[in-house]
Amino acid sequence: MKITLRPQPVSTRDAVYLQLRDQILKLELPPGTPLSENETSLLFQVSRTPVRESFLRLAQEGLVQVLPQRGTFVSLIDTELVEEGRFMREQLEKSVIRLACEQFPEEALASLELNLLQQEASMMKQDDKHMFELDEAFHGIIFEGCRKMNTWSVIQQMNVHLNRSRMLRLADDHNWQNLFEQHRRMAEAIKSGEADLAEQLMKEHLSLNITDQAVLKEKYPSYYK
Amino acid sequence: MKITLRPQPVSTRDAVYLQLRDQILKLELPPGTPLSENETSLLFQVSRTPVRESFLRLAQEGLVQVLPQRGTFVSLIDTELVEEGRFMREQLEKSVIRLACEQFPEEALASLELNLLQQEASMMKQDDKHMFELDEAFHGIIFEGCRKMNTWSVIQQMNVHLNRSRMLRLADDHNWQNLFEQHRRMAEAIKSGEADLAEQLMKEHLSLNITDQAVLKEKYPSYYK
DNA sequence: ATTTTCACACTTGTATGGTAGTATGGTAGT
DNA sequence: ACTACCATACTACCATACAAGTGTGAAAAT
Repeated sequence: MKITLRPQPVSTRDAVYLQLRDQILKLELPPGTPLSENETSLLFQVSRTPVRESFLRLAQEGLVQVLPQRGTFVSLIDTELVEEGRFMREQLEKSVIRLACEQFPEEALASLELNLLQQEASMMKQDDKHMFELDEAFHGIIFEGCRKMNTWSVIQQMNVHLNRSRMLRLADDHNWQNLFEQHRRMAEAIKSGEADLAEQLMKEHLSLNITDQAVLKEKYPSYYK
Repeated sequence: MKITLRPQPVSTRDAVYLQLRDQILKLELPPGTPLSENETSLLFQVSRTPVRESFLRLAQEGLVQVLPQRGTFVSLIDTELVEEGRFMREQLEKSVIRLACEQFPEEALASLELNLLQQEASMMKQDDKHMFELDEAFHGIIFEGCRKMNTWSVIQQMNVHLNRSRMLRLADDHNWQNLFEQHRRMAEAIKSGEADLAEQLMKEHLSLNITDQAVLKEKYPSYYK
């Protein structure tokens, strides 16, 4: 008896959605850019339906704004949304790392340490892209160990706005060495169950991401609300 | 010069969405119920398009599950999702009420006190529905005073799952008197800036909402995942 | 009696035509 | 020169037709 796994064939709708989302996050479609169902459907060589449904999804996530009978536009960056996204992430990650200090599965701890080794390797190779993924994964492992994967999903969802803002800075001012060191110390704190220390480390870690919104807003006024 | 405010005329899509959402949350459409685009469009006397778009939105919010070429079903209640929703709300509300203790606008404090008066009146009249709305509003005012409205939106979004679970209990075991008392004490703590006390009150207040999932799951096994 | 096959009645996914509302640029009237 | 008007070319919204995958039950084969 063979269980036939149904591999979700990426639908046209999802393909269009992912493509648009990617372009918006990379600022290839800058804030304010008008999008048109017709135009986009011609560009992707598909009908208007999947395009339209992609727009609706993007609108729900706040990445585009749909004005009935007027047009659809890439959303301007909302500073409040960015700051609150950071705020929520900080509060939730601080709470979760406290949980991790109280109870954390052995295999998750092993995953963390493996991840740290990979981070070191990627730093050597100056593989920024991979380093970024490992950073995300590190935090994800902590949530997974605390059985809070849905919380992690929510955080990632909220952070698309923050990420778009981050993209405005030239990407390479990431101080990976510093981030790695913080990761390492957080893992140790979890291992030894030092909740207060862990929370403090996480707080500092996440505040590194605070980009000076005011500066960016002045530099790219047309991108901001 | 008159600014012509454009009152978003409720689109067909939104009308269908709101109606379905309401029915799902009230368990008039119990978890597991099959929904059909065709059937629903006939029921609402509209075409498949707005119905389909409503389904997509509901799917994104986790209220329905769409299986391509097979069907669309009202989502089973996910215990993990419910518990994590409660967890996130607790963490965020605790942090925000701390903020409120440090800095809270005068007019927001006035709104809180007006709200408390209205709560008392509603309790007298045993107006449960209004009391529920005032409860929501009370928390909303705190977020508004801290300029964290987006955070509040996220919480409300996450809590649809918790609310569906809550709906399973007979609605009238709400101990409004107790809730009111907690609200009153929280408002006082904000006024006097007692952050630790406020946080503790909020924690207790929200833990009242912890329904014993296991019991409900046993009583309504077909509703749960 | 049991198994296999297959037509058919569903499902959602995609394409397309028509409708109503909106922005714009040219034109006629002042 | 300036304003009011209006044709026109957009827009998103909705309705409908077609395509493609899935499950079911009856009929045929074993």
